[in-house]
Amino acid sequence: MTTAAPAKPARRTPVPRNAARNSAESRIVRSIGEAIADRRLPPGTKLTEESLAEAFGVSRERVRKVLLLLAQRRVVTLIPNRGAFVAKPTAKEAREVFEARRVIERAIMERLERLPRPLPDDMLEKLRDHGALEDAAERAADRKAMIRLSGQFHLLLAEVAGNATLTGILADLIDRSGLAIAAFERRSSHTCSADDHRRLIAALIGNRPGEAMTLMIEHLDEVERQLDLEAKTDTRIDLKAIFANEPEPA
Amino acid sequence: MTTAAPAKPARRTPVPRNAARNSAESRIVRSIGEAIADRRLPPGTKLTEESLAEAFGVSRERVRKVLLLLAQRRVVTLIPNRGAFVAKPTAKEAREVFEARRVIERAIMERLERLPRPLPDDMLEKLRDHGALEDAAERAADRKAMIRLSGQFHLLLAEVAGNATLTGILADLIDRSGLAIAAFERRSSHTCSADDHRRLIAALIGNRPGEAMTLMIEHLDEVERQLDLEAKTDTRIDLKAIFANEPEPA
DNA sequence: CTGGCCCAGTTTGTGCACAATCTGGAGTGC
DNA sequence: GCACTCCAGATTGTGCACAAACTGGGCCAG
Repeated sequence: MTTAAPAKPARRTPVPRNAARNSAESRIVRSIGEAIADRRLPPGTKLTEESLAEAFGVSRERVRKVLLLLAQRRVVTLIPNRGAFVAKPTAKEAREVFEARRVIERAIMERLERLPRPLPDDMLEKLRDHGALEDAAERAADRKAMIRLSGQFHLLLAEVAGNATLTGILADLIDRSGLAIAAFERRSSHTCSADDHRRLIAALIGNRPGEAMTLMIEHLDEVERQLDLEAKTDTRIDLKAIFANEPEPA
Repeated sequence: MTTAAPAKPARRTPVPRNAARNSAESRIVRSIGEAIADRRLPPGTKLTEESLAEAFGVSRERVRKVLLLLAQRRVVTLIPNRGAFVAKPTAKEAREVFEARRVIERAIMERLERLPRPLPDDMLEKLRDHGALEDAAERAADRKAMIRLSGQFHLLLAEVAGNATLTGILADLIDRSGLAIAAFERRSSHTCSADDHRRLIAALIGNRPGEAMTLMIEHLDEVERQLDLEAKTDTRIDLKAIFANEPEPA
């Protein structure tokens, strides 16, 4: 399952051409990020360097670099001499992340309101295309696709709004809120309803930006409200993570 | 010059105790970050791995790790096979960063407004202490200290507001806006006036939160207004950096 | 039986050597 | 004289080997 061929020479991969170097790296980041987002890697999961290296067919150093990147984005927690774990946000952090999202996304909706009307065709097309994808995923009951598309929807709005810096910040927050949802969701909740997105798209396309703003705020509140932030999670890993994050008294 | 003693054993430093490992790393990050903030390392400066390794007395791998972290925070730009450079933001990016700061800091001021009054004593003390430090730096005409304290002031407000996630986001934005200021400041401008901060502290301590909000927004606008964002900067490095950032057509 | 200690195995951390790539300049043909 | 090619030096990228540290279980004393 790990390595298809028992022969070792496959391990020797001195990078024939370097064109794929940077993309291989970000490919792994995306791959792990998506696996975390759609719950294949639940919070607290140990991410052993060697296992990941085998899984992606790269060297351990590459994995180490990727883990450092993910740690910087707070998606994984790096504990010195212990290894990497899928981050397990505390209730406090979850609330903070959602508040930050409200702050950023409110700003994005304000930006969308200020865009010259009517919106350009390619923008409308992107929105409609995305809506179609979400509809399809919902009809197919493809939960993983729905989760991924839900995040992409918010990111798409940020891109359309045109501030790449805010978009980058939001990308991180979306990953982290996915983590928070994974850690605190109630049994049998439906996370991000595609219907909210549908109405939002309709409001934007129909030139009703004020309504879109209201919908977005209600949408984010609704997602957070579906979480059980009072639930006491398994504190064992939390304690270690917390103390490992601030090991320096100076 | 490279190694003080011609004898080789000094080079062998297998980390006697690991307690200082993580802190050494973040110490270098802070050190480089401050050097960039107070213009000792202007935008575009080449950061050779070996030079930094010598300067900080650590191995090249450690420096590489630090540069990766700084690159993630957009403070340095990493160009494949070319090396690391102090980031040189474009005018567009500078505007975006300042807009993002307005968004985040407006949210922080709203949070401060909602804090229960009167504010706790330790909070007031922190604000007063900081004000005293800024006054002292201004009297001493210590430009470097003023720049550093100015950033710390905004960060202090974020900490007091109590959302660590927003604080983390703002920390990055402050570093990047420092970079933007370094790249676009007009000759003979006074960056962040300590007087604005003084009035802000007074408004907060004096329980006039609405006034504080207004002051903050005006303050940020003023800082951005002092920049010459129309100036065409040297595009040679920009082109390379831009094309290196998005090398993947897929 | 309980608690502490120690040891073996596994995982992470780091220095190092070498490979790949880029830069700038000299050399050569048209 | 101009442009193109090629080479030497320097810098970055990567695999690898070994060292350090942690984990879990067995062992021994009380």
